[in-house]
Amino acid sequence: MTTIRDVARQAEVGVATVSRFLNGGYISDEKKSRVLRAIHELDFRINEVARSLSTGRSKAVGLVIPDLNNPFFPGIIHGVEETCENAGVMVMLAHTAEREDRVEAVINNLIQRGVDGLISASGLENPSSVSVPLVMLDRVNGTSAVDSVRTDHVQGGMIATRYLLSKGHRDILFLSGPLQNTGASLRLQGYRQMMEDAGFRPQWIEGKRFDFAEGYAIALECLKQGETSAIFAGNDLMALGVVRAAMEMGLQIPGDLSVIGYDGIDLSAHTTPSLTTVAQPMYELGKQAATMVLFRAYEESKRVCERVELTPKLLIRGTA
Amino acid sequence: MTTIRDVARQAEVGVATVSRFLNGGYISDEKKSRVLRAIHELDFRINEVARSLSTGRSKAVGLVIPDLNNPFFPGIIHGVEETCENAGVMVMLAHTAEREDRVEAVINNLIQRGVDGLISASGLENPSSVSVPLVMLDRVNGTSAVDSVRTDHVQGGMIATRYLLSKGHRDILFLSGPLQNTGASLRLQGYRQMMEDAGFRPQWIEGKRFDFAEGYAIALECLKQGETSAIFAGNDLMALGVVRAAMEMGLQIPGDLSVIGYDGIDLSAHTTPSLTTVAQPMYELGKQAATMVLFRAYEESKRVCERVELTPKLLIRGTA
DNA sequence: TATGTGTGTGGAACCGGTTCCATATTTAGA
DNA sequence: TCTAAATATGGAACCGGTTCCACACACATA
Repeated sequence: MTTIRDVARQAEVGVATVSRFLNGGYISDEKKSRVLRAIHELDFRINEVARSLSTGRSKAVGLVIPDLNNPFFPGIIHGVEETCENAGVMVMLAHTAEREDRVEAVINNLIQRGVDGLISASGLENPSSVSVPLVMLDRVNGTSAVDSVRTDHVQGGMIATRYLLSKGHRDILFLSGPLQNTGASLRLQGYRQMMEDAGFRPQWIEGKRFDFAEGYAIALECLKQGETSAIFAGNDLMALGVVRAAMEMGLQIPGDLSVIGYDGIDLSAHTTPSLTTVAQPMYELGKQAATMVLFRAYEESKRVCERVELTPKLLIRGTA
Repeated sequence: MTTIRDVARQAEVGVATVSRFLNGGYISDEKKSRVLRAIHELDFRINEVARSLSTGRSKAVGLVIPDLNNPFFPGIIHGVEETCENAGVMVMLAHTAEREDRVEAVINNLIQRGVDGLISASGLENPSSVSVPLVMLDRVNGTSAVDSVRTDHVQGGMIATRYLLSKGHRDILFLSGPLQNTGASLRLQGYRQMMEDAGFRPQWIEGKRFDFAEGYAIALECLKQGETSAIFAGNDLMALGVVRAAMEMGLQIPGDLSVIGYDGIDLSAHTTPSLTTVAQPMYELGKQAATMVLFRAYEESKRVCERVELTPKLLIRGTA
């Protein structure tokens, strides 16, 4: 591996001059071209590890994702990456595979490897103990003062419920995801408030996971009783499970049963029938989170915690 | 930030002793416990950046993924991560968003940041110029001598075709993905060979992308002519597009048209009807690739290029 | 002529680890 | 009892960058 000392020797200048060439600073045109030539002749590539150690900055941020199987996340990742790429910052993607016990280890690992900031979509028990700028994405621990970006899930819950009510439904079941997930419990809150304001009885079941199988299993169970005319599912994957269960029971959608999902994943537009859903602005969520963490890491780390809430949007399609 | 020099001072030992405590080497029980105590008292965390610079190893490998929206990749990522985690190696995930021009930059970046090895599922124009151990995953550049892992796509193409033939189809259309993708062209090869051996005329259309919209658009187009009794799609997403198009045209599946996909993504089991497909062993692909790169990076980098091909498996479900 | 100020340059110290080497001290074997 | 090997320890050099500092020169100002 060639180092800046090799380059300095080849160009017959001091190492400080090479470093100034790389980073800016006083350097004459003559030496500039000698260094440039030496770099090409030796095929010099800067060692970012050494640079990080020396400067204490890595020009990299960590992005922690709980579950890559959930198509909700790629859109977010895309937003984070484009924003960081424009700022010349690398994204180190890590994923915790929904294992809560791994989150802390993964974050420590990223910090030990020198990231300048962190975005986490995985829940943390103690966010304030993290020693670099941190932005929580989607999953927000209600109590602690941490920068965060998420969709306004209360509003999202209300939008879905209002739409179903406007279609004349009154026996609306909310099939939530795990309620320890902040998003899920806020959607429940929006749903309850809307139902109560309208004078109907809210009714909900808590699913253990946010996936297809869970939606399918619970729907099979509770559609047997046959009181329900509409189901508001915790996310799109669960909604697809519900649709499948209903179809297998011979129910017409949306004739016998209306279904509405949440998230607005790409796939939901492509199923048959296509899924009516409340879409989160995924790319925007990622972009916002990245903008915030870059600001904290490189501009101003002043600790006045900021909470951003973006607005969800109803996508009217074929299931409600 | 506390350093090993702080720890050494606190424990009243030399820095070399602290380092030996961390990495193994001669150290007495007494000093061991003094160092351990000091580490806890000062909440010392090792700086991996400094360690990497000093040792020339980072205990990290890079994983380059072309497209996180394609559910084919999460299974692979999972296999890579579990294998690396067991070896105490971190995975740095980078994705190139299907932009060929970014691949080289992303890989250079990872190398400059000190990864000990690389797994790439994105195509490279010149794999042999990469200066760390490299394993190509799925996309294999036919000519150059590089370690690689992939599914036996010729066999995969034959399996799908043989199954459709066995069901009595003879007007089987192969709707391939982009043929510059090695996998796609190998599947075509398997398909052609099987059709010709059976004495039927192979017929194919090349899609520009491996996604739902492409499958949908092409199917709409060529189902109008109505010669085709079965379609073998380039991957599951395209197959779902085909199914959707056929349903919208009022065709019964599998009555009027049989469809078979490729990949075996989770989702394919959950659509209505569920998708008959040729499954790739995604977790195993990731596991194999990781095992190989770990071996090259930490055991034996001897350059006798190894090519592993895993066997695909037919999943008979509801569309054929 | 003396005194700045803006450019330009290179040596050496520093970032926080690892490891070589010199130097004990203990234990085993002849 | 003497020597060799195993065990234990700390100082200092090193990894490859950045940056402080000392120094040199040109030109402008008083």
